[in-house]
Amino acid sequence: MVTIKEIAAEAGVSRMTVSNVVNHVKGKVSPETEKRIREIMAKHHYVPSMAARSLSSKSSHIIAILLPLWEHTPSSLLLSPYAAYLVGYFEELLREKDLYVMLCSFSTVEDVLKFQRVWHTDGMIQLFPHNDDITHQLALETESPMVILDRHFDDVPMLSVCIEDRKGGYLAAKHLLEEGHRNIGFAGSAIQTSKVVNDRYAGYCDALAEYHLTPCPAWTFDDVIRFEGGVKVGNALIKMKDRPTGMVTSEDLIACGIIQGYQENGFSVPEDISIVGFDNSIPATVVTPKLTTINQFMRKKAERAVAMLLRAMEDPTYRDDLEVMDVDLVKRRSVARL
Amino acid sequence: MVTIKEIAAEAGVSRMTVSNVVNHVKGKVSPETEKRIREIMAKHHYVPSMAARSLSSKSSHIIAILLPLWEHTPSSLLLSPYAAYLVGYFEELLREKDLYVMLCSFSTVEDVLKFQRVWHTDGMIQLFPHNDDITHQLALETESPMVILDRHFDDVPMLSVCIEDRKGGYLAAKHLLEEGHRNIGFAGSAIQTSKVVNDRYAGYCDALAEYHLTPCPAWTFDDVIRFEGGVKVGNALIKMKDRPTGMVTSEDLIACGIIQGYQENGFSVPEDISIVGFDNSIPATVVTPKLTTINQFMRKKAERAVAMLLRAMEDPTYRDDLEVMDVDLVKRRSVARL
DNA sequence: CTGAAAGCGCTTACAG
DNA sequence: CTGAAAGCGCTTACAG
Repeated sequence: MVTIKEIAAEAGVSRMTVSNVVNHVKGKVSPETEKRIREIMAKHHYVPSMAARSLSSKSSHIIAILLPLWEHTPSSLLLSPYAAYLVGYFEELLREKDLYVMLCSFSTVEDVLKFQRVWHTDGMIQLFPHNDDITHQLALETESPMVILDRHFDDVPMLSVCIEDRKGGYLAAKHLLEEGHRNIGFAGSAIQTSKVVNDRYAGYCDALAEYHLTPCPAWTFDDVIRFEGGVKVGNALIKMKDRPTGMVTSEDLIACGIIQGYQENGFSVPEDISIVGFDNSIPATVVTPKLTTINQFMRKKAERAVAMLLRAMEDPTYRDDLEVMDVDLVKRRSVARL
Repeated sequence: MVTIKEIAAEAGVSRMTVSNVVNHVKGKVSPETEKRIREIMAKHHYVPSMAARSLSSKSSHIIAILLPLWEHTPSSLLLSPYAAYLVGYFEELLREKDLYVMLCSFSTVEDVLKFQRVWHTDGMIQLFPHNDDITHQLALETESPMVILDRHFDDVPMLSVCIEDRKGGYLAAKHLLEEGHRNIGFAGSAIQTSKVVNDRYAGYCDALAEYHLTPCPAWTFDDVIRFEGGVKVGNALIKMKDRPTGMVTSEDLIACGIIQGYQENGFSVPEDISIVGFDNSIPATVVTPKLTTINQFMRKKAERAVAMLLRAMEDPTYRDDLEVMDVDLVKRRSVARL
């Protein structure tokens, strides 16, 4: 390994001068000296050691992607297409800024704080905040700037990028209503405990209310676990005497499951039931019929989160902000006109 | 930040003694001293700084997951369900061993070598080796132990975990043949350039040969890009006078696309065409009809790769090995008996 | 524009 | 079982 010392020796300058070249410090090194040093660095394939750098400076250049461990998928969050997209975008966007991505799954606040201290992370981005207590405490105790996706509390300073979940739920139900549906159910992964899902549900209720309808408890499914949960919902629905003609869901995979549940029993979608998904992820376009769904702009969301994080890394006073991204309805083939 | 120095001072011992406790060095510290030190560490939430550690020792505890940048999906590999699974498993498995996961997308060999030097990585795992020249050179020049998935060369020492691709292609075609199909096509993402796809294709040819059949050029689709590419294949097939009754594919998403291409033109699967996927990923179970596909044991594959890497990290002489994982056929609903 | 000194928080290698 | 010395490869904070 070539070190800064050897580069300095060969160039006949001090280590500081090399350091200034490496770090692009303006007006510190004459152009000729810089050119000479750069050539020597290139010749030896010199790269600065991040370990040394991060030890002596405050900055590690490490951004941790915080992945909460769920009960249902202890293996990993990456099993969700939503997470995979985002992590991919983050890696790309952060790389451009000379920042490095570490994955950090965690169960407790202490896990995260420990990770921060161990690596001296420059920043963190949390996906899927699933537990309000933990998120709350994290926002309070974090030492690195942290951006949280899909959750915000007003009573504590925190940086969040959310989407219009309520509007999403509203648009989904409204679309069904406009297509003539009046018996509309809802299937979500955690209406009680997840703010995101709860908001989507609330939006669904808003739309029903506009038509002077109230949600039917029998058609409201809570704690629906991903695709398999959706299949169960589908199986349950077809056994009912009174069936809804439309379903709003909190997640594309749940919608896909319901479709599956219908089809494997000889029913058809959207003939026997109309379904709206949420997220507009890959499964939404792979399933037959293609899913009418609520689209969120993943790429843009990732960009906003990174921009927010970079600003927070520059400006220590920037620690409280909320950005809410828009959503829209994507019409495909899983909804029929009544 | 509490440092080892302060812990040592409070415990009335040298820094070395604390270091030995942290690193679980056996027989170096008396049980009482260790207990006292542990309590003090816990009290102060002391964690060793990885930067300092990695600077003074040789080991950074960082494992890089190498993600080649493709032309077609420059954003990220994580868009593939296959990659998402694996990365999730790796994070989980490595975490247990006190190793940390960094994501490293790259285009050139130099990108990877630079990353190695910058972070002094303890190991690397490469997903989707897509370019033989690069993989070759990487195997030769890497300074950290490296495990490569789905590619192996015999002429250079390298550690690889592959699957029985040829057998997979064979099983897929054989199944169609046994169901009475004789006109069977193949759609793959890169028959020419990807060894994996080429092997799957070769296996398909093997099966045909057993029945004294030869592949039909008109039904052989190369460079099929993911789902959208599959749709195009479907659209192309239905326009043909002579259509195959079965298709073997190199990837579930391609199979899903073909299904889509048929269905959106009023054709049905498997009535109008039987299709076999590859990988047994999430889309395979979400699509209608559910895909008959070649299953590879992802979790096990991840475990084998990690085991191989850990061994290589312990044993500097262990630098050449190949493990080939089995595959099997999963029968679902996308294949009809003729 | 350039440099000498001190230090970041650990571990290695050695001595006792 | 414990410790004092030197060093890992950088940067900070100064001085010139």
